[in-house]
Parts: sequence; structure tokens; C-alpha cells
Amino acid sequence: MHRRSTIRDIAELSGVSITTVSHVLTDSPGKRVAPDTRARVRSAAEQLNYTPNRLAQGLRLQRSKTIGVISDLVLTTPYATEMILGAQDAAAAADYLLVLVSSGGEVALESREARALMDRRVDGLVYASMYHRIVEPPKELLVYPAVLLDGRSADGSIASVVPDEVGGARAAMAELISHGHRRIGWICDSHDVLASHGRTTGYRSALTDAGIPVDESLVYRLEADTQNTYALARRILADPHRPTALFCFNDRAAMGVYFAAHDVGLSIPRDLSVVGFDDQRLISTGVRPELTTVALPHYDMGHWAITHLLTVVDSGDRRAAADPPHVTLPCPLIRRESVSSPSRD
Amino acid sequence: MHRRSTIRDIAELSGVSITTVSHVLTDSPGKRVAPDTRARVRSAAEQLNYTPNRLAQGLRLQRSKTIGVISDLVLTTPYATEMILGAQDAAAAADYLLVLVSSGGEVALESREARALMDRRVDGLVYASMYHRIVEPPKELLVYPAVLLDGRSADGSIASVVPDEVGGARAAMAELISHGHRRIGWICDSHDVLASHGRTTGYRSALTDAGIPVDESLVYRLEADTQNTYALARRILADPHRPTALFCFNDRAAMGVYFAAHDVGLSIPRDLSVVGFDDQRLISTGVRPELTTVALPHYDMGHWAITHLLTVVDSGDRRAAADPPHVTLPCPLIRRESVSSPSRD
DNA sequence: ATGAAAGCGCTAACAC
DNA sequence: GTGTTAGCGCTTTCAT
Repeated sequence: MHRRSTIRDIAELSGVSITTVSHVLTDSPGKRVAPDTRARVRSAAEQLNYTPNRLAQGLRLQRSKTIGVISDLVLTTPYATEMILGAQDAAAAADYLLVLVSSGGEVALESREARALMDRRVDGLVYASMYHRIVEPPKELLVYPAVLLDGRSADGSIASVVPDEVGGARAAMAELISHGHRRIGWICDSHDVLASHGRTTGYRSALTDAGIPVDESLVYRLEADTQNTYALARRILADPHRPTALFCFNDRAAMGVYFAAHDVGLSIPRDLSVVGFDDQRLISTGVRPELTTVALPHYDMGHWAITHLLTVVDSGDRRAAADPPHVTLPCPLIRRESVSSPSRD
Repeated sequence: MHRRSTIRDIAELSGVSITTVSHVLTDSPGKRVAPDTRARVRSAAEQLNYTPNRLAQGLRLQRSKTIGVISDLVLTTPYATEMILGAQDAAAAADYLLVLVSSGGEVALESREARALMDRRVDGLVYASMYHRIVEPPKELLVYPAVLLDGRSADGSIASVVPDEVGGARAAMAELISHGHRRIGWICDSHDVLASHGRTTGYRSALTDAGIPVDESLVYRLEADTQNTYALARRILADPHRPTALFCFNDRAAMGVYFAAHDVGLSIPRDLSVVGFDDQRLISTGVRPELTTVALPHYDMGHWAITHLLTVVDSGDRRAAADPPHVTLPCPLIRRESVSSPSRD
């Protein structure tokens, strides 16, 4: 690795002082420099293949132009990478670099990593959760410009952006209801997380709004993975008075329903409509017929997080704002092939 | 954000010079400092909640203690996050920080990002590919300590670590053959990538080693996703003289086989054994019966990449080594439930 | 319009 | 044992 060239090299080559070089390179607003000097410097920089040393800039400016992202398990979960992408795009647009670290879920490590990031003088911190829930971020976040991604703090003291679970569930239900379904089952995850509460609220309110009474025997709670749901669905579908549609907490659960329907000789969507949640492509476009589901706004959330963070960083005061915003982003319904009108009541 | 404390603060508080502070904090080997001064400094540091400014250290030491990771699409693909985890662990163990950036697959951006990383004076670069193939890394890598992850450069000029595709395929075939199968179909991806070549080689050699002639009518080539494979498998299974086992290029293809077998009334593994490749958990443990498959050593590859990189970085000369190693890591067979002895010949 | 010099926080000769 | 000092590469008053 060659010694990288510095402004001093440029200064020598173009016969000016480093001050002047700095002025032309940073386009200092107040500072005027003669057009031809400027040109000389520019070409010297070009010729030397100069790029500024961000470490030095950071030290001088007290601003590293990097944002740290801490995540519990988000990096290891397939459907959240879109968040990172959204964040990455927003960061790149502002000439910021995203530094991702993952604690692998070990809470003990999170503080350590927040520290590592702060030691590198990142300008802000994002704490990304692998799913929508109340998070307990490392306390370091409180004294730093920070935003919570796909999570909320208990006391609301940190800015956050989360998906509109209620709206997403309502959209799914509206789709089913508008196709004429009235007996719609809700297969919900039993964990005590914001996603299950929000989607359940959406399920109920959509029904109520449509004038359909909520039948509690139609809401099922379990750990919503493929296998559990398969077993549950076998039971549900064995009932002659079974629901005509099943709204599933996630796509994995929906896949379980697919398997069960198949085994029982029921055809989707002719005999049973199903809609999932998450739009986990591997499943949603992998199964036959393709799954109608509601997508999580991962990309948008990631983008919002960084965009917001940069506004507070750029505003100068490097601290959590007094009254941090809490944003909720829409979950769009993705229409595919697993919904049709009920063939019977 | 409070002003972070510096060694100068510590020096003042403990009544020594900053040099001494630096010495005790870095435990400079040659330097001896009186035990009680040492203690005073330590406690002052503690008290001030001091953590070193890595920017300043980096500037001074010409060593940032960070490794940059560039990836084509790896961050957006579910099964490669293990690579990152392995890399992260290795980095953390050596007090290095991993900086991940993703070009989203746009080649034009890769150089820009390599540059951004180099501007931050990362100590080394990893270029991670989303699947095993010949990669064309940004030329910046050539003048930097670098390693290719899950990819190889055409001319072998950069160190690399990849999975042992041949061995993995051989392990899968050995499993099938040892159960008594002799008519084993090979559903291979048609893309011209190292994975397809290596696995095909493994398929053939395992057969040959077992004294089973290779039947070319049993190797099928297509874009190996769930849907294509479903269609193919329907045709294969319709043949009365069909193979008794199907070895699939990946788990998605295997899932297609599952669907087809189901539709045709064939039970896995009683009527048909199947083994996949990739161990994509969502599928391999999601389907019924669980899928026997071969795993890619993502974690190990990530770990190796960083470990190797750090040895070259620490060796002092900050350049690609003259004769870079090319390592191949084993792909373990994961035995689950989709293989049994053939019920007929 | 340009340059000298200070200083961001740190480490490492080199004194004493 | 401990302190003085130079300097990593850069930006920015403040002179000229």
C-alpha cells in the first residue's frame, strides 16, 4: 500500500500553502481563491489521486460522518435486510457511512458495541430490532442522537419508527371482507409483542367496522411457525363449519395452512382463502398459488431512521431531542393469488 | 452529549503528565511506571468514564482497527448472514470493528464504497459474494490487504475462502448410496457458477466411486427455484421408471420436489428420498418431513476471512501477500428425515 | 488572495 | 519513573 497522498503533497506540487489547498478542496464559502490557483490545486489533487483522510477530518471537525447501527439479531434475519438497505441508501445520499454491528442477541454485548461505536465517534446511533416490539436499548443511546428502528422504548424517550400493524391487518381483512368472507379465522402469535397486539386490534376493528360480530372461537393463539400452524390448521379444517378464510400472523404460518389444506384435499383459494403477513418472498412467491400477504415497510423504516437522525445531527446539538418523534409507516397489502370469494358459507 | 474526557483530563485529575497516562493506559511494554501512579491514573480514568478516541489513535497509529466488508448482495440474502456473524466474531475477538457496506449489486458503486472505506483508513477489506462464484472485485482491493469471501478471483491474486462443493455433493450422494439407492437423479442449476460445476463433479464422482454408471438421463438442468423444479418433478415422477432418490441443487428446488411428490401421491421418504443443498432453515426445517441437506460453511468462511486478514494486517506489510492462500472449507451433511432405503428398484 | 500557526486526541522518541 | 515535544492530516481563525 503506497503512502496515500495528503494535502501537503498537493500543496507542494501546486506551489501553494496547505491552507489554500484546503480552501479549494472544501470550497470554503467565505473564502475566495483565484480561479487559476484553484485549477492548479484541483489538477494536482487529481493527479495525486488524492482522497481526504476521514480520520483526520473527523478529529478536527469532531464529526466522523458515520452512523452506527446496532441490532439485536436483525442481521441474521432474512426479512430485515431491507431495513439496512433503506438506511444505507439514505446514508450514502448524505455522504455518510453506515457501520453495522450485531450483538447476536446478547444483551451484554450491546453496551460494549455501543461503546465501540462511540469510541469511533460515530455521529449518531440506530438501534434496530428484529421485530416490532418494546426494546430496552443500551443506556448509551440516551446521551446520543439516536433512533429506534422497528421498536419503541417503554418511555418514548428515543425517536422511533415502526410499522402500522393495525393498518396492515385492517388492509388484509378488508381484502377478505370485500371478497365476501364473513367467517374469517385469525391465527395469531401468542407472544406478547406489539405485532400480535396491533394485528389483533386490526382484525377486530375491521370486522366491527364491517358490521360482522367478532367470533372468539375463530381466533387462535400459538407460536406461529409452520409446523405448529400445520397442526392447528388440520384441526380447524376438519370442522365442517370451518372458516372460509384464514388470516395468518405471518407467512410461515400461512405455509403451514397451505400444507394442511393440501393434505385435507382443500384447494386454495377455491375452498379456502388465506392471507399472510410479512411478505417473506421465499414463501410468499414460492408457494402455489402465490400468497396474498401484507408487507412490512422495512426499506422505508430504514430510510426514515437515517434521514431523521441526520436532521438532528445536522441541527448541531448532538443530543436526543427533547420531544422525539414516533413514526408509524404503512404496511401495504400485496395482492397475489390466495384470495377469492367463498364458495359456500 | 457531554464533552468526552481525554487523556489530558485524566492527567490533570491524577496530577501526572499525559505521557504517563498514555503509558499506563496502553500498558506500553518497555515503559515502567510506579504502581501507585498507575493506580491513580487508572482510577481517574474510571472516574471520568474515559474511553479512547479511536479517530485520534487511528490517525496517530495509522491503524484504525476496523475492517471493511463490501458485498454485492450478500446483506440482502438470508443465508449469508452467517458469514457476517462469523466475521463479526473473529473481528470482535481481536478488538476490531467490522464496517459493512452493500452495493446492492451495482458494480458502479463498489469502487465508490471501497473508496469510502479506504478514506476511513480501514485496515483491510473483505469482499463478500452472495454465492460461490468467480468475482470481479473493485481494483482497489489489489493494493490493500484483502480477502474474497465465498468467491474467487479469476487470476487468484487475492486470498479467498470458499465452500467445498464437491465434497458436499459427495457427502449427499454417499448418504443416498449407503441407503441402497442406485437410480439417483441430480437436479442441477443451469447457471454457469462454481456451485453447479462443483456439485455436479461431486455427483458423478460419488457414483463412479460406488461403481454405479452415470446415467445422463438422470441429470436435469434448469433454473433451480421452487416453481421450475415443481414442474420438472411432476414430469420426473410421472415416469414409472423414475429415480428412487433426487439430489437437488438447493433447498428451494427440494421444496418443489416435495410439492410435486405430494400432488402425485408419493410419500417422502418412503417412495422417494430427497436431499437438498444450502440448509436454508426456513425450508429445511419447515417442510414435512424435515429435509436432509448439506450445509454451507458460511460462519466458518466468515471467521476464516477475518482471521486471515488480521494475520496479514498484523504482519506489518500492508499489502496483498505475494502468494495468497485459497482455502476450501467442508460442507457438512445435515441428516434429517427425507432419506430412507428405496422401497423398490 | 494567500499563508502561518494553532489544535483536534493521541503515541512514542527522547530527554531528565 | 516521569515529562517535553513532535507530529499523524486536517480545518480555521487571524494576519498579511
